[in-house]
Amino acid sequence: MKGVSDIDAGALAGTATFQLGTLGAIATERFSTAIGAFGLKPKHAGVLQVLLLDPLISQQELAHKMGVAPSLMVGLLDFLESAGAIERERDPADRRRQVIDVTDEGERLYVLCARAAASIEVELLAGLGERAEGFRKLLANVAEDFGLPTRDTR
Amino acid sequence: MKGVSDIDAGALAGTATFQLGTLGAIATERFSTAIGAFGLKPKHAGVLQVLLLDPLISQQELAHKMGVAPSLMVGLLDFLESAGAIERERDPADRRRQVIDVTDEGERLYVLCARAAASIEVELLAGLGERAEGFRKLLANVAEDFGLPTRDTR
DNA sequence: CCTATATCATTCACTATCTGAATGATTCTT
DNA sequence: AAGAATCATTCAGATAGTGAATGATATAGG
Repeated sequence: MKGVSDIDAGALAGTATFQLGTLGAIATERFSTAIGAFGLKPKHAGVLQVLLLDPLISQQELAHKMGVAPSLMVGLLDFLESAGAIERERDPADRRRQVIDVTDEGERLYVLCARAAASIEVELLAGLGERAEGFRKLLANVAEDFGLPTRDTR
Repeated sequence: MKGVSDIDAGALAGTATFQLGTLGAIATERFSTAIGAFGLKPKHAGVLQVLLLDPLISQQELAHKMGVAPSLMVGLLDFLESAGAIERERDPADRRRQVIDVTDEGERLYVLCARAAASIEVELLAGLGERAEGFRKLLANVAEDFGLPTRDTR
């Protein structure tokens, strides 16, 4: 039965789709473990990231940018609030909305997340040697194509 | 309050860790949608991929390679079996084990998955233009560093 | 040989994560 | 002023995953 149909047994694993998906899962898992040390999960870090780049956003827009249901966002923000990372108060201009403020503690936690991610990046790209920088640039280009926030490199 | 602590608001989003994680999620979600058309989920495709590259593996090893609990693997294989993609029979040499055979139907489904992944890859890398091939090579290098199965390019 | 221990697949109870459909408050439109 | 739309929130349920038993089988030591 082998040699008759003779499939390319690496066709799937060879795609960038598969590799991105799998490496992304590895990256996120490591990130999750690292920031778990101070009580956060990747989605919490993502919320802080979006909020710092887009401070006056509504919870609806926040949920939309992160690709989750608004009902899930409530719980994520509840957690961040109880951790002292954000504060919510009704928008006086539109009392349906909440104005979300990232506190100093929130910024502190964000910086810790960014450091953890930077340290994991080193591990992930270690095997690339001097080609790591080129890979980073191309990856950032793809990220930008898909609307991910880009680093301010001014 | 702005300008006092003055955080780098793109520090996290700028890391390859964050970008890999997010793009990986996008890749997997698109892949999931595509292969959902013929009833599979990404983990099922992953199982077929591992099995085709490593046919005599035990369920334990399979679960270990995929980073899931053996108890989860049972359900994934039950599904693939009921879909006609694999067959299980007790290993006569060690009757605790199951010998897992990928059927013709399993190979057919695998090829469909590989095609879907290839087509999504084109979308993902479209913005890279002629630099896509370079990115693909670097990504494959990283994948190999982390033990992902590599395409046979003989 | 036979008893201990280990290993395999499987089941089961439980937890975590996420969604979509209500709900109530508020705002917008006309 | 009324009806439609929008916001945050709650809630019930779906889905995916884990770790701890369980029973069958295999292996190692005395």
